[in-house]
Amino acid sequence: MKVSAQEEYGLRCLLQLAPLGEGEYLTLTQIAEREGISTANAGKLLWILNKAGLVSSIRGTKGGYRLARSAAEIHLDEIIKVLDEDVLASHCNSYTGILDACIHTGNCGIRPVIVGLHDVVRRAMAGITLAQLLGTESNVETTLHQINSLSRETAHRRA
Amino acid sequence: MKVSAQEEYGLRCLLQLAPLGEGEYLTLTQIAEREGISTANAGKLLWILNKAGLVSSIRGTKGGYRLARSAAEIHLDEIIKVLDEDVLASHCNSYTGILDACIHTGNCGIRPVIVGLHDVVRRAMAGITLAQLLGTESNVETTLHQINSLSRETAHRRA
DNA sequence: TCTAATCTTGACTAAAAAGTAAGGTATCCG
DNA sequence: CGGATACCTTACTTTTTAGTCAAGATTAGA
Repeated sequence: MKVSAQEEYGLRCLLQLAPLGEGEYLTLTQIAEREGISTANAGKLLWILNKAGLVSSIRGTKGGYRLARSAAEIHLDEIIKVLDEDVLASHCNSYTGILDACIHTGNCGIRPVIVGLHDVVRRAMAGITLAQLLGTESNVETTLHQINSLSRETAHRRA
Repeated sequence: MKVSAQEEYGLRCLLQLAPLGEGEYLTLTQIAEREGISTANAGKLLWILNKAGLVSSIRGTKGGYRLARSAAEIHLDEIIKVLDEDVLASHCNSYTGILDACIHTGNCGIRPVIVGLHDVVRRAMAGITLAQLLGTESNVETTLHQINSLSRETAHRRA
């Protein structure tokens, strides 16, 4: 399993916009430089995020990008879905409902694994917001604990 | 996030070998036909699994492949690691220790997310064996419940 | 209005993953 | 021994993903 480059850098761009105050904007150049990617590449990512309603933009001099909503209202699962097919996709997208494309339809040995993992990942991501990712460096342990707790709570609720 | 084709079909191949009895073998042709992939493709996957010690093979007439160990002793996390880089890889492999390749070293906003997700996925996979995936169709719910339970138990143990 | 700064968009190029082809090697069996 | 079967290995082709380029459109301010 792999986190795609688009998911990773899209998330990084959002993370740069998250701490901005009211009326503040970052330009493509600023965002790209901080992440070490080209402005062309950053532009493509931000356009995807813009189209999906996660960021808003202003053109022209003094223009730039900002979050379309509060960082506390943007959850990780939504971000990942916007930047890629789903929080967890497979070659044989059994769980999306597109069953026709799969020759194993009706007797697929790995379907339960993929459905299960998809659920675990989705629930973990749904419990994390952009705002929670803001701190620096030392919050690795905090976030990890948070993801694990979330996983536990949701499992309890289902039981 | 995506499950690669190699991971998916490699797992499917193992799942075919899992129910074989002592001294039984499946040939490349048999495996490939059941999965709807070419023998060349199946051969590549089985070679990877063989090299990693998950399956063993016999050449010549009456030859074929079988599991190198009992299906109950092969866990999902090991399978996925063999078929791909890790249970969860990212463009910026912060969690693998290869920190130099990342310009965000020391101040990486998304590192906690990736480390956390990596842990959630690894624990879920470590709790599933090939033997548990053997049944057909109707065990989707069983496996899903199993993954969730595992997630819960492990979280408790850590707390 | 003119100009510089900035986002927008589609087409192009490069890199990685997936899949294919072909010749090599080992084993069985007559 | 010799042919048939089946795995082993490397190199190649195709497809997908990632990244780049360049021309267009919009806004602020002089």
